Amino acid sequence: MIQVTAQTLGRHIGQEAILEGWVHRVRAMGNFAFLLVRDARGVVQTVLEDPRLVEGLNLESAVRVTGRVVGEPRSASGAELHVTSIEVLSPALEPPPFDLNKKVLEVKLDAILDHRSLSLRHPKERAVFRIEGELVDCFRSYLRGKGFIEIFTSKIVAAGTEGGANLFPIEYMGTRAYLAQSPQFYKQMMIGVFGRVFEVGHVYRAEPHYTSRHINEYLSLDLEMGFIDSEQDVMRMEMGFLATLMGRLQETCAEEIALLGARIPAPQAELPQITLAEAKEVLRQRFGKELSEEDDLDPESERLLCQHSAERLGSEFLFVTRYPISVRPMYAMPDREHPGATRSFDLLFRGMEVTTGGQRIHEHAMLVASIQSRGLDPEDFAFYLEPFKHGMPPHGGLAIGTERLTSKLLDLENIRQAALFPRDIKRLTP
RNA sequence: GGGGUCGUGGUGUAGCGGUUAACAUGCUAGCCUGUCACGCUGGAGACCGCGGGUUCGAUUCCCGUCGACCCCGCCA
Repeated sequence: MIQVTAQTLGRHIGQEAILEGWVHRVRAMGNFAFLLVRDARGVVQTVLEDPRLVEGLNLESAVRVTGRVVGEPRSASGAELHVTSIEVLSPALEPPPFDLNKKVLEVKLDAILDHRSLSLRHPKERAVFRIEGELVDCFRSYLRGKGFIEIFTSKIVAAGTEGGANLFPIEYMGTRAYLAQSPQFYKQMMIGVFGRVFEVGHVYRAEPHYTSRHINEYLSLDLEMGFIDSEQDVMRMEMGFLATLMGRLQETCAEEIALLGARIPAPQAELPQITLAEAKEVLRQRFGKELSEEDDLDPESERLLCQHSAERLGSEFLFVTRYPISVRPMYAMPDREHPGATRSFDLLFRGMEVTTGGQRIHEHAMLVASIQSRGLDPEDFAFYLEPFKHGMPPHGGLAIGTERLTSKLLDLENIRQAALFPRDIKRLTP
């Protein structure tokens, strides 16, 4: 007796098989019945000659079904399981709060999130996370292939990386600590050890956002690389990753992509880039939108620039570079050739900022001066500054917002749909 | 933090100053031998978010409150 899944069923025609999963739907036809069993990745149609086998069988019960795999042209998948016995491993005690076996889960986001463990059973809901998992796995494998070491830094920290009040304070052994808003300092410090590092981990922002693109805990894909010539090296690394990712998703997640109707961009070796000043010129000339010199891009501008990029520059991605010192954190490397600017960039995708990165300051004296220029005390950053006195190479890095990238890739309306159990201003459970 | 829209059976919606509060789906009883959004005939299920006000009468109008979603500020 072999074990089959929705994926492997068609390869076992003529064999006796076991199928395990959940009761997705029952269609009783009179003298026989169809039982649709959903497993980890698909739905299998099984046929029961004796409809009494499904009596008392509730939707979502966990079952083990035994039978013979039969090639069947009348079945949409070409193969089905002719059942001889059904074992209920764990019965559903009550109906699910919404219809999990409809093509689309027509439920408000709030109810979807309130019953997250059940809404995720819907094929379209869970497809998001298979793709997101693949995305993260690709990030890891791509960077390992480029000589990066995966690190795991503490999420309990003594102070923030960028000052500010957007930190979650926590009680720590009688003193005050915070949840990390970024692994920034640690990944930079590890440049002096490994040269190239990356981290996949949650970060925490205590900002009281109330938008469709912010959550207070998100998965940050961070990388930091040493011995670079400029921020362009970091951008090239991201381009390489994204090109690899797009190709790989098409290979490994074709079913999920089709199910969601997602448009995955074609892999591109090179992505367009414009400076912030050029971006503002585009907004002015093409869209009649005026932004002052010190303004950062607002959400509408990000959408317009992405429209511009898709229509005129041949990509749904767009790097925006050369942000002014005033809007970047103290560790951002000033651009000597363009006074007042930093060697930094954002990556926009389908109207949203999905990455921030840049070259960092690696000279101790410059870093101390930068800290002081922000009214901060270098003494408070002693642990961070130490390696900078001991041969810190030129380096840079970036951070990708996983849920943002996923939600844009899949055209999700709200970032929460790309978070398994999202944490926002109001939601702490489930 | 500011602005907007919205709270009606489990879910998703309709509706109206006086209704047996409607429809779909789900649940349930029964019928049906190839469905794949199966179909058909019945049944149960809603004090219309909560509090107050206007009114002979409020689910409907007004105020407050709580909650949700969207936009903005800021960010990934």
